[in-house]
Amino acid sequence: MAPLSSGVLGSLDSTSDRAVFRQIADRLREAIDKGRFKEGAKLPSESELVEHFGVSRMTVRNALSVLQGEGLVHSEHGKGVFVRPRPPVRRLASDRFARRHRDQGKSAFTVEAEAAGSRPEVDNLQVKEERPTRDIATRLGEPRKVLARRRRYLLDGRPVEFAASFLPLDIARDTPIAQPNPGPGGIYARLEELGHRLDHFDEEVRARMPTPAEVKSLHLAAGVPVIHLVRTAYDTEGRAVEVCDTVMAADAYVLAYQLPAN
Amino acid sequence: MAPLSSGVLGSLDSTSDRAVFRQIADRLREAIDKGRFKEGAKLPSESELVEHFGVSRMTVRNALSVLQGEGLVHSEHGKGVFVRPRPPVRRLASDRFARRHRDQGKSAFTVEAEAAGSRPEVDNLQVKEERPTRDIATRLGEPRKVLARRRRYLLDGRPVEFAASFLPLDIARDTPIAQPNPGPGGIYARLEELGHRLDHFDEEVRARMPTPAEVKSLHLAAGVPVIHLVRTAYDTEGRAVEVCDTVMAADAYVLAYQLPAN
DNA sequence: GAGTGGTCTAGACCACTTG
DNA sequence: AAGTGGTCTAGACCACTCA
Repeated sequence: MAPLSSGVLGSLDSTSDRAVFRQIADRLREAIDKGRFKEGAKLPSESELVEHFGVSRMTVRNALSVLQGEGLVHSEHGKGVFVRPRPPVRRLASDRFARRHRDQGKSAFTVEAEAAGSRPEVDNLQVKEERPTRDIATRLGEPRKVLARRRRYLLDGRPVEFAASFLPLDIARDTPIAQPNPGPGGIYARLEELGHRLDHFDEEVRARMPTPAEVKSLHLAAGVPVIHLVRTAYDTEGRAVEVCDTVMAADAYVLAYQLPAN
Repeated sequence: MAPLSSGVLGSLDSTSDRAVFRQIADRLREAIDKGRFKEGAKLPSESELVEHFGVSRMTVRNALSVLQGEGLVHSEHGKGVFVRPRPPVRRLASDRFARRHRDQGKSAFTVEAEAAGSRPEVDNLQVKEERPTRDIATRLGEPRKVLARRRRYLLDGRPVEFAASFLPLDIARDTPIAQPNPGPGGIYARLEELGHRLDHFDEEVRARMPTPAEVKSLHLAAGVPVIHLVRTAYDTEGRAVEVCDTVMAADAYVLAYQLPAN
């Protein structure tokens, strides 16, 4: 166990009434912010911190868990605690579903990802008929049953998003939309061929901490929230023809919208 | 210390290799999800859980901290641990800055909040000239100095958002925009009067865990992320005339966008 | 004053990673 | 084998809340 070079981390203020583990978290956070520990770098081990600050191990662990909760560091069993590198961010443009993007053979996700130099994958594709949840039913105008299309998206092997599309069954039954691969331009192209010319989309954006199931499915590190996006597609008759419910790893996305001033 | 009625919480599976504190967190989460503890209800005390599960107090606290990290519960010193009530959500419509909303005397925030039956406040209003950060400078076309307008917004006494607007100094200096109260319609109305007719806005949306400063300023509970929104306003000449950097308590907001299909 | 959560100690054993 | 983080125990004292 190498001794910790003094000065990199300050010492504690015993007169302060700030809890010791918070002071330790503060020192480490400052050191990270000031670049004394760079992205991906290993923090001093728990034993080193115990010795340096003269506290018990639980106090050190408590401090480290604060930083984990902030998404600043992550731990690897048997290796150490590391400054979390910021992963490359995928930008979702608000015009990604515009009609002019729908003539290609590939999905929006695939095209965008390849343009950004990433390797896209789609996973766990599942298509089935089911009874809608209360929320989905309300958004779709109370259909008795819906067609559900679920899938997970990965970039360079990392799962980043999963999405579930719901369409009223009277629209989607026995159409290419009910096939695993709906064909070029995706389900929006098929909807238009079926006479549902799309007029506009509503998107609702929320952020929250993930459920345990989402942590597992998206391999989320501690301190990473999710963006929850619900998009409803309307045809020119004003009918809601699809709802897409998407959960994204927040550290992998930035959403970009362009709004007219008028 | 009243005994814990059995059945509300299951018991542990000693054959499982899942950590005990995770199993306890799972039992509590299930009980909350199934409505056995409703919003605002108090969970069993730590001592009760210690007795019920036959583990040490640290193990129980570890389990509770998992649920706090998920934003499911919050603790109050001396009182107990409670199921987090979901606060009323403020909906931000994407047309909130459309020109037709700018003829009123009140700010968008005030009008919206009052319409929703909430009591709006603006706080910590601060206007000053400063050197832009790298990011702001890039977005605004590299002005040497900017006018910065910072403020915090509260709903029914709860801080929910703070925002900083930056404008190139050559546009804003010695105009009503440099006044604490820029007058009816806000700074966008003033910009148009100054000949900068607004064309469109770009918005970038991210979500992340808050910094300690944000936790303090927004009184954020554990397990509540922030939504970070950066809006750039462009005039009809294509010039960026304002950047607004906003940080919102994610449990208080849902952003709503309407996108044309074409 | 009794009950609650907040902080901290000083150990222990385990699982994982690396040389 | 040595070092790391993961889990858990059995205590202790404190600060806060409520009756």
